[in-house]
Amino acid sequence: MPTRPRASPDHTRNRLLRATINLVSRSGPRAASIRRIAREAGVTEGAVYRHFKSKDELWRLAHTLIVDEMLTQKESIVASPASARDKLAAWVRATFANFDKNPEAFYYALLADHRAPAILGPFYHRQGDLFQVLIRQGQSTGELRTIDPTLAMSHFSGLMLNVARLVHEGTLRAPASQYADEVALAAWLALGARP
Amino acid sequence: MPTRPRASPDHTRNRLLRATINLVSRSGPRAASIRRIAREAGVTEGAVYRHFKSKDELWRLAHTLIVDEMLTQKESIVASPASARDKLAAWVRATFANFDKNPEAFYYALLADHRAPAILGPFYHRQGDLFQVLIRQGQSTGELRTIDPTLAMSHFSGLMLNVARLVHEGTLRAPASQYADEVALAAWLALGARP
Amino acid sequence: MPTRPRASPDHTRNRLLRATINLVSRSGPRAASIRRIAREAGVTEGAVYRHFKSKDELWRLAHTLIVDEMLTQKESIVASPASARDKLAAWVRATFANFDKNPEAFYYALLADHRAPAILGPFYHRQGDLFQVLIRQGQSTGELRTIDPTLAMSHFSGLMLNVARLVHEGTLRAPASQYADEVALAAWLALGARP
Amino acid sequence: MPTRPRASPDHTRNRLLRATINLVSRSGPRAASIRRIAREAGVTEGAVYRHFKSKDELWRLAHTLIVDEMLTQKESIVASPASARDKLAAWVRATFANFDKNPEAFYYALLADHRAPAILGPFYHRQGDLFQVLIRQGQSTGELRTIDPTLAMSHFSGLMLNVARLVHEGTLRAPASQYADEVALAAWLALGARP
DNA sequence: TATGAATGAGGATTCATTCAT
DNA sequence: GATGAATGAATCCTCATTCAT
Repeated sequence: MPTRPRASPDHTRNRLLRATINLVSRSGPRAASIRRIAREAGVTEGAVYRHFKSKDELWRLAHTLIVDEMLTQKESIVASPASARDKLAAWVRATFANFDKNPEAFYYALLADHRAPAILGPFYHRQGDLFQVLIRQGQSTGELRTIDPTLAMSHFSGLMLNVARLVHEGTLRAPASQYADEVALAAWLALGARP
Repeated sequence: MPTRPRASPDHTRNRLLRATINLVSRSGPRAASIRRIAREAGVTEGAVYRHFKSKDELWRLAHTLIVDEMLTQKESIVASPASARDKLAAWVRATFANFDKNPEAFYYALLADHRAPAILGPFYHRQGDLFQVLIRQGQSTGELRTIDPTLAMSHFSGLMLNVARLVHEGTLRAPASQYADEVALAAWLALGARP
Repeated sequence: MPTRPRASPDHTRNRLLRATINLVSRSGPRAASIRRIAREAGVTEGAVYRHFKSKDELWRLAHTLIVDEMLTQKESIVASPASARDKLAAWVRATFANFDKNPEAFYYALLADHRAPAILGPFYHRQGDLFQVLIRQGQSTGELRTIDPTLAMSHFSGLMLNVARLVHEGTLRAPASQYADEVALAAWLALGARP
Repeated sequence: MPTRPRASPDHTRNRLLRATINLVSRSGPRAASIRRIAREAGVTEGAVYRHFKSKDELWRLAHTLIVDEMLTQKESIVASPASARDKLAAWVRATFANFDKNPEAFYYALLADHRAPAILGPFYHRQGDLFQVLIRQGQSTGELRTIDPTLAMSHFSGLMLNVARLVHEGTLRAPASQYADEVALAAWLALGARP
């Protein structure tokens, strides 16, 4: 009852991360047991623990993986010299492009209910913080109306994530990008300073 | 010595429904096992199956219970002769009042990920349909801007539910009602026709 | 995949306790897995947890069960008006009688290495405390020599338990009771006051 | 990049033996998995099997290692021209010195329950046999009382090992050597011929 | 009606061992 | 010689559901 080196070094590792993301996204967190994750990745359960200390760590790393990439894009948007309105629009477009490129990963990172394995919101809050920077920029230049930045963040992410959720569950047709302009407009209307 | 008539007719039934809602909301779906639900309701496991065919049915009926009540309020708002802006505001106030009255139930019905026992849809869509009536009313009187009603519904529920979510998870302070005016304003800005 | 009420109320419970004791005694703690214990008791693994919260609790209760009975005997010996020498002899006889009546239980309670499930020494120490009472009695009447009571306890239990151990492992022939007089003599020689 | 000659010839081998002894003694047999043993020795799991055929062999050899050393000392005691009483005392002193020098090894070799990887016997009996020689010597010179040599061995090792056990578990304070005189006295009283 | 013991499948995790590199 | 990924069985424990009492 031994072995079988199957592939390249972190090939297995990546397959496990992907399998986790796909299963959670497709069938919900309950369905993403170690057994199923391993099966989907083409390894045995025991092998999972060669690469990850625990199920929680596996989930957490899957989350971090996705999220780090997304944040980099957002950071460059916030740092750019564009107007607040253009930044909001760029943020929405980047978000929906992400969704369309890999709806599973997006769902996993931003929409799934992660209370069970307690991944919490390392990203959620990092993204929230970053968005608040954008809000304050816009407020200081008079482009955005006066509003509690946390609420502004809630409005903005509510508008975006709800569209993503409805696309994911099939109520809205994919791709999400087709709604980017409309969502950007709604965000601008909701947050922009009135003339 | 088995048997022991415990209380009034569907008293037990109601306790089970409430216990389900509370457990799911407080500790997540994983924690809401039959054993724990029964314990919280002060009943034995076997008794659950006297009142509900299965765990799925129990969850489904808990969901319906909450949702029916919420919908009745909304129906009377839509049917009223008020302006579209006032109807939006009334809807937001009613929603947040519901949340504050019983955050557990609200979370259970609208925010929890119910894919495991496959509930969702029913209400979400019933409420969605109802809201679209409101949108079409406003659009036909020229009060609301031209926009796909499904997207309008997404915007509106995204703005409301995201605040509720942040209150539930502790990022925003309770009660949710304190944010009703701001959310109503944002919704009006996002959906109202421009002058 | 349901049920099968098998027997009387705590019939199963007792079978599980006995199975635990027997397996530990016969094959060592490693061999006494929940699976094997359940199999030996004629139930499924899950059923164990209807009666015991955990493996540790099962082990602990098995331990307590055996030990409580033994202690009662010892208490009456210590309380009796006999001479110290006679009390020592009675203690040895009672101990070996216990061993012979149920070597498995005796081994389980007093000889097995319980560090794994951390049952520790509730009894060990209670028995030790009790024996120290006996020692002090004998010292105060001048029957026993002056010696640290903890060491005296060590000597006494070392003499008794080692014989039990050797009988259990087959180096000495059963029954242990045949060695009671010799062990009592050795204990008296080791602990009695010199003339 | 595999391979990497790590150190001197049986350096690794010794480190593995020591790691086994330490882990078993410190944290019990359950904690001494191949993974942990290898880690503690600074080697990988696979390497263990380059030096030992199996875990059982590793344990067995660790046992033998300790025991051989101890026996040599005892042999010279038995062969010496001293009185029986002095030999008993020397034996006790040597035993406790061993314990104090390396309680882990002592525990591993003499107190741990080794039924799992089935070691025991070898030394226990070799030491037992040797002690019986001492007993018979003493009986033939009339220094020791008439008693079944196996029982005498039981008494003697019971007195010594129980003290070691209590020191190891913390009931008696270390070092064990401080109790050597008392234990030697008790052994002499229990086994010596009466005047 | 209500009880709770029993089931069997499944949950996450650890283990000793092998073998391609 | 050494590495560490992979295996498959075993670990303890929880779950939804049933049914004799």
